[in-house]
Amino acid sequence: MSVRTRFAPSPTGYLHIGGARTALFSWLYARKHNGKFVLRIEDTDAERSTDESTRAILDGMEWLGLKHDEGPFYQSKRSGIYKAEIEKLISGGHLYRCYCTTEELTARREAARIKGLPPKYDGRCRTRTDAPEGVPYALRFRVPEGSVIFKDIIKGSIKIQNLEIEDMILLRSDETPTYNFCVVVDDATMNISHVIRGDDHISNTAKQILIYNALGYEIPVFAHLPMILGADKTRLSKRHGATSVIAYKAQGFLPHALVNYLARLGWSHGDQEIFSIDELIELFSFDNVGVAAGVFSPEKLLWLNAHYIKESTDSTLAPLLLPFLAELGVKDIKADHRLEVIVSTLKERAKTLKEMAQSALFYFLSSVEYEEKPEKKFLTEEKLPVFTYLKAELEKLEPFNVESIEAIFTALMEKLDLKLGKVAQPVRVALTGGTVSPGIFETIEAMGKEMVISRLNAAITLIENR
RNA sequence: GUCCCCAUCGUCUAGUGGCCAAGGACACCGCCCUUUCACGGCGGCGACGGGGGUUCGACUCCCCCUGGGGACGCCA
Repeated sequence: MSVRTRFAPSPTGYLHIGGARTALFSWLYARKHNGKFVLRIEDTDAERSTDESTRAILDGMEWLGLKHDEGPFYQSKRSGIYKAEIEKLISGGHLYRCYCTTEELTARREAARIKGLPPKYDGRCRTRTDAPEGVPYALRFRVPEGSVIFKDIIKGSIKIQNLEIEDMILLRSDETPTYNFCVVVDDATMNISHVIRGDDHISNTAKQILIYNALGYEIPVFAHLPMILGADKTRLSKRHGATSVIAYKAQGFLPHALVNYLARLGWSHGDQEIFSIDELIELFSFDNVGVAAGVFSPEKLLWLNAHYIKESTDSTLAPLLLPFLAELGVKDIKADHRLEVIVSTLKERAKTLKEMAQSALFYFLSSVEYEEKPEKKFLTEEKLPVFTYLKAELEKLEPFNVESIEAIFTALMEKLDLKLGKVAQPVRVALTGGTVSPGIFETIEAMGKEMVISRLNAAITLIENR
């Protein structure tokens, strides 16, 4: 049997972390077994589904590199198929008309809950034989006696008594089909071999198996992934910070970092932490997927992101940094030949691209903005000789690189009998405005002769006019 | 409330009855490197929820308790 997996989000919001991991595992499994990965948009709820959400989900998937082989299929465009299957169920005697209104149902459910009774449908229309004219009705599934037992490749065998399952509505009174029914019809007709989803769907799986049976479909393999929780161990939600995949992109994360993180949240391969995409495909197996829910750790994601930034080449990083610089007001610098060198000075110390842009800002400002304390401490009259010497020497320096710059400093230190620490820090302040930057020689090289000279001049002028 | 799932360091996890006085990673704390900040290196802190079994032997198997999570819609 060929492997066919699917990711079936409902377009009622962005692609979130949990959905992304489900998509990732489904994608990995399909890739690993040379199967197909199908994307299906579950938009049967016309009220809540939006095109923007669909777009956002597609964008998120693309950014993560999770390409689908088939689709996207839209449930809203498959009503003909659902209709035919509903007819089959009707003739098989599996459905009955329910004339209860939403209001009545909600009220009864509440009442049951208060009394401590199971808040499920009481089945009052089950045996109804009349057919009132002009009264809207929904079609409910007649749950048979017995129990559902299914094997989950992650959790093992799961058994649920049919008594626990209510007669669910498959066709609304407006004649649109509902989720549990559509999923079954779609997974069956799309020949999905492995249904991979969050374990919050386990109770749905029992309902769906009943429908599979009623329709005579073959039952697929189920894999219910454990939930992803927030730091407080409750289901991950907005309260826990960013949950949208695209928000991570906006914060300067690399897709590979997020993929690697998500893969290791719930799955493992011995002690290995770093995985290339190809390794993930090669090594992925449900045998190594954990059964317990896991807490999402932004710190570890950050660590992985820093790792992948360090691993990236300057030329791949440079263009990725542009939008983050633009956000800080630095625009039209595509042609700045210094960009890659600048990236090389920063990538050892940035955890995100956003942070890197922030640290790179001083390279692009037309004039330095000194921080108050460093300015007072380091831009002093006593340091004037250092600045004037460097200005004179660097101005005529050729080639202008780390080695030649270091040589100038060595000579300066000898001449003035100063240690590097006494020289580097004042220069750093003069050039960057602050006390934190990459190595001073690297910084000077990356900044470029022109800007270095003008900033030394600015410092000299400032001191002399004080 | 009912049903389902789950339970190793703060967190992600390795561990599939003896290899475990429980290993790795993130975080945290030291030290080293060092022109600042980082990176890096070295070291430290730190866990099998409790109780019963089974067994020559349980982190590993079974049961109970406790604790957590999830599901109970004409949402998906």
